[in-house]
Amino acid sequence: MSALSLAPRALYEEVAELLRQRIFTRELEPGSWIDELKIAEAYGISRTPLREALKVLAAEGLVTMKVRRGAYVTEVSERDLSDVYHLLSLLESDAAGVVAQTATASQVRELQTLHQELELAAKPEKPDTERFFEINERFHMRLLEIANNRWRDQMVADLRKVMKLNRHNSLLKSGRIQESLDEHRAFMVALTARDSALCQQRMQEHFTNGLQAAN
Amino acid sequence: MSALSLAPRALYEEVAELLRQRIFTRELEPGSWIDELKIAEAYGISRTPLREALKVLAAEGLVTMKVRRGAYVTEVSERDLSDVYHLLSLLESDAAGVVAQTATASQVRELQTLHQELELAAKPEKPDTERFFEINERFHMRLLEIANNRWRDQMVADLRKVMKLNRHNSLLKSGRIQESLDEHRAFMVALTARDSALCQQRMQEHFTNGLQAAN
DNA sequence: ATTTATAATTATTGATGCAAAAAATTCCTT
DNA sequence: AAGGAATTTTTTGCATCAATAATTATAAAT
Repeated sequence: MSALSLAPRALYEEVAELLRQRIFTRELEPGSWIDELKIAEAYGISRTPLREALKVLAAEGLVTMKVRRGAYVTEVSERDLSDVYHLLSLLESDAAGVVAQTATASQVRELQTLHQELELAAKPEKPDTERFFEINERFHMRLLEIANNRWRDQMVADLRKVMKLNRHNSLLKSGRIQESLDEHRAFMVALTARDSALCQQRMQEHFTNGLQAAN
Repeated sequence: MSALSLAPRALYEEVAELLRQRIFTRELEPGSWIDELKIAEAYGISRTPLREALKVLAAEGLVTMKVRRGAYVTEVSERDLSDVYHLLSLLESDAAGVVAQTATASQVRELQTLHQELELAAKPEKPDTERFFEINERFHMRLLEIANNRWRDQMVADLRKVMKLNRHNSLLKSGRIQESLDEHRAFMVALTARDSALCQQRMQEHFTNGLQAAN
């Protein structure tokens, strides 16, 4: 993500991040019990920072605490997944609308540049799927940053973490690159025209199509 | 809140709730440092469950943890407040739209009953402001329940807690009861007609008006 | 007199230990 | 042999203790 952080994180934060990774890689399976003693021993730490890390993950929705029964990796049903996706769509579409209204000219240019890179990575003669995914991610991140609402950013980040609990987690299927690019183009047209409602609608469609492709 | 809970909560949960109350009553002021030692002593508990409670509150956004400097009550700027309100509006409006599409007939009747009580409490000859506030709260809660998305419920709950950090926190001003009631009526018309887009729009207006009244 | 460095005090962070509660296993009774 | 009760084991939850980092105050030097 970013370069070296000058602010050293607390141990419980480090542990939380390690656990997140193990959860996302399904090394810790959804529904399974998290053995505090075993993990503390494996990481060579005490249970105190580990328990604090688990509280953080519980707030993010990645683990579920049961009274007197410890922590379990959250199981997400198809229903949960659809609910979370609905909210992601809602939040990012709204962000798109906000950006159309409030972005500076240079911010719009930034998004246009990213879109150009997207076009390049998706060239039919030599498509670079890996790169397309990466730029696409950057585009959505940058859009949220420009929308400039830290509370929304936090919520989107948490919701994305929950999405990652699922095996079929990618918001973008590799078979859908051309369609996705088309939708991006349509969005950029609306953004260049500074049409907020249309931006919102186009982003909404982009998400809706993504969901249908996931089935 | 509720009567005795059959599921005994862990101490850190109890402490988190106590701290929430002290924060909402501004006994703990925004920006102020939270003295772990003092509070642990005052509550007659050790610092371990207290620190776990603080992690929970940090995840809710009520307190901010600074590395090696402990916990501070979150300061919300006017900007934050407006951002959070924007999201609450977005989420509840969307919920309203969902309800119009998915609610059962009996659920719609439930909301109609609540609305009738709202009309009663707002009778111009003898308005019961206290009761109006209470029913209004119940109405919005029930709407969210019917929309039936636990992830949204969690987000709305957290956002409302952040709103309560502010002095002028009420989402409903006492001078706006008649206007509020009118907006509720308009919403009920749209709901009865099962017009999802209109429901969404009406709820959005309801919130927008509420924000303008807050200035 | 002002600034810098060092020391001391204060507070957070992490580890260890203990008690209570729940789960599992074993033993006894029918 | 099967079911239930009691005991044992496992694990959470809370408290106490130790160590690390930061801030403040004091003293010395320029």
